[in-house]
Amino acid sequence: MTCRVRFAPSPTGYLHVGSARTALFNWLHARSTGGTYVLRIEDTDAERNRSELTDSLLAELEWLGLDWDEGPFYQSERRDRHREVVEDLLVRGLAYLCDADNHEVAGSTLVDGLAVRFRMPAAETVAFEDVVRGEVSFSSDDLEDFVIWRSNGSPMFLLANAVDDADMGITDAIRGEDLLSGVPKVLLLLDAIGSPRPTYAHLPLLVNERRKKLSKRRDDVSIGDYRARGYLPEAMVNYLALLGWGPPDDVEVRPLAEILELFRIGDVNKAAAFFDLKKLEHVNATHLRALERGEFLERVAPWVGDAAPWPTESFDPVKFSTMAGLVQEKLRTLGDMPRFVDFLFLEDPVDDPESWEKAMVKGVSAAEILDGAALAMADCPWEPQALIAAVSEVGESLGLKLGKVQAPIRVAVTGRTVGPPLFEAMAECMERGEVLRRIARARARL
RNA sequence: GCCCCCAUCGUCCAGCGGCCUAGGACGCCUGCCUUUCACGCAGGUAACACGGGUUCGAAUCCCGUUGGGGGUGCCA
Repeated sequence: MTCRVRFAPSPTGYLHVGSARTALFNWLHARSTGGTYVLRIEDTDAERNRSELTDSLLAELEWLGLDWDEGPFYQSERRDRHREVVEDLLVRGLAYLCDADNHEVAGSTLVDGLAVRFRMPAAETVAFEDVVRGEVSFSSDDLEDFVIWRSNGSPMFLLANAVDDADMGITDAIRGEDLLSGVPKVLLLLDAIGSPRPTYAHLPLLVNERRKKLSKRRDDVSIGDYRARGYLPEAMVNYLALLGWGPPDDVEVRPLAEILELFRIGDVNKAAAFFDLKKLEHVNATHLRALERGEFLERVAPWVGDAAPWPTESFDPVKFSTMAGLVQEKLRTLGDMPRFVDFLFLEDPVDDPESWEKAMVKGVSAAEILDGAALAMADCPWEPQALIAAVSEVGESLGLKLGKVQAPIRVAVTGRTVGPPLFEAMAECMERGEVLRRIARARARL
């Protein structure tokens, strides 16, 4: 039998990294087993029933490449069906009306202003086999009668969730562990309406450095923010797959298509996983480096366009693409690009105090180096090897190796100690006059 | 409080009773390469929470302790 899974987010206006991981695992499970992946928006709460809140959610899922087969279905549009189930439960005495003080009110039909609670059976053990956790069981005695229908005439999450899973023929419910303790209630509900129970798989939570569930207040949880900072969707999805799961061959950085081949929902871990930005950066940098030149240029384009820290009109795409090849392997995110090339498009290089301190103040013989370089570079051929030779000569006369001599020149020309290969950048993308002007400018500031 | 879940290097993942003197990755440190940074290469650092069992044999199974987390709404 082929499976049917669903990703059922509540619209919050953005896609949470934890939700993205859940969506990914559902997608992987469906795609690797030939199943069907359903998208359902759980917006039973009126507050969340606003289209702009779901638009970004869908856009981010698409960005990640997690396409769905059916939906999106909106829970808010299924209210009549939910009402029908609640009324049936009421008639059968499995649920009862209750007022704001939680007092039972007699009656077997819905009444405006009254909520409905599911009647918890006594002394019943509710057990199920979780695909990642094994057997989990609860006693109904520890559970309260819970609200399934609000006094304002809308269904509660647990009811809508159970009914929709049943109606949509969901066979595998894959979701976060924070929903684990709600399972017995859903199971009882499912039993009450005579629907088969789906198989559950509760994924370990994603936590922060303090081992707490990722929260939007303290942590960077929005997929959209990572996107804006220059993370690639393939890297994001790759890293997310590594939280709670690992490939059997230990090859961690790889395309989604390969992960799809190796993924087994039953291999997922039970323990919570720390969302490690350092590792995400590593995965991203690796994917970035693997991009072909043309592809890379297309992907960074947004970061060197209107949002870039230089006047749009001074941008030179030819210089940029020449330089891009030299810095592609140095980036961790696409967002790193501007600071590697800004010196080419700014009137004067940025003034990075730390770099200045390091190369001009603490560095040895900055003045002599700049003077010597200005002289040597004034008439040598304008090509990398000639520049290296000229500068090396200056260095020799001062007893310094190339690595040391280039530092003040780099800071004078680019503003920073970190950047693309200096001599290539100067020879291929800058005019002699401009380079000399910047060296003189820096010399004057010493 | 009550219920549920979890527990291998700082972090993520491997290990599913003997192949473990516990493996890989990120991070960190050292060296090499070197026009900075990065990449690459060669090394290094570092873990089975604790206590009882079961077994010829336990990181692997069971129980307890401790620690951590989640849930406990007319939110989802």
